[in-house]
Amino acid sequence: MNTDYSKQGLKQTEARSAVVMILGNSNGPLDVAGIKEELEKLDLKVDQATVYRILNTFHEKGIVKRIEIGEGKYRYEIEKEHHHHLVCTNCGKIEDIEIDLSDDFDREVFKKKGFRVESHSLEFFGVCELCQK
Amino acid sequence: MNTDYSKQGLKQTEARSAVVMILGNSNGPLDVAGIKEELEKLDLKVDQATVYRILNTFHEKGIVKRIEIGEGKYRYEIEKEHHHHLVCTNCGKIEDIEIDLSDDFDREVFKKKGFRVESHSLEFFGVCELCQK
DNA sequence: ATTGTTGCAAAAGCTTTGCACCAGC
DNA sequence: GCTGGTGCAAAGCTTTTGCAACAAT
Repeated sequence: MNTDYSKQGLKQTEARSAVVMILGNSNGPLDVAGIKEELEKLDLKVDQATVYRILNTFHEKGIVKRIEIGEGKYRYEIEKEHHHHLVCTNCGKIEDIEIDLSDDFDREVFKKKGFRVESHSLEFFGVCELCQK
Repeated sequence: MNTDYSKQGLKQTEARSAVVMILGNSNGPLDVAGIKEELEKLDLKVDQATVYRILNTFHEKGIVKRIEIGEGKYRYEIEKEHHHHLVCTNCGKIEDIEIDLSDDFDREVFKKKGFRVESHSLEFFGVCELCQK
């Protein structure tokens, strides 16, 4: 769980380590309220402004990824191997899925529109396995 | 520009017709501020609460689609043939693109996770043709 | 006449900011 | 000691809500 802070010009603080750990142990992307809850479970009192600042800093440095799934707010997750999300419209669960959007798509986009793709986000909405029963 | 309101139990009002027309004539998804600007150009004074209520109603009825592209707010567009978006990280322009995410992806998701896909959203981020020059 | 729609004003939810103080390096 | 991080309180922005008046069917 050692994010090389110094390389990025960042200082290591209790709050930052905790946020990295919390996101690392979560099985889905967390919103700020969720992160604050976990911090409280660890008996860490961290101001909301600080949480937002930590997340913004981490986002700029590429340590966390910011995602939106139609809730009108952000969720955050550790930046890891690129993946996509399955959002259950029944229970709200968010699962990761690793499927490969091949480079063919980027090439197709470039060919059709002259647009140079640098990244993408892909979310699936539907019904998770449990909610189908 | 005739959305069959009555079938949906909706009443036809000036504000609603204007919103449909504005979104129909826009070349990219608009946020609420943008819609209000267009309404003002038409000399229509429509309260922001009303704009939000119109958009929410239209969204529920499947008349408009709500999208998020990492801005912390919603944008709206007329629900038409399914397509995706190219978001230029330099100038902010949002283009539509029609590429086909084949059903193979839905099948792959179901096979891997038992998740029944109903819809998806896919956005590409990168540099548009003009901004490359 | 009924029912849905709007305006107004207030509030709610998420996120940011200014500033003084404090901690990591 | 310097630089950057934090807490606190206030504000900013987007979106929602209650209620009374109004308009469409």
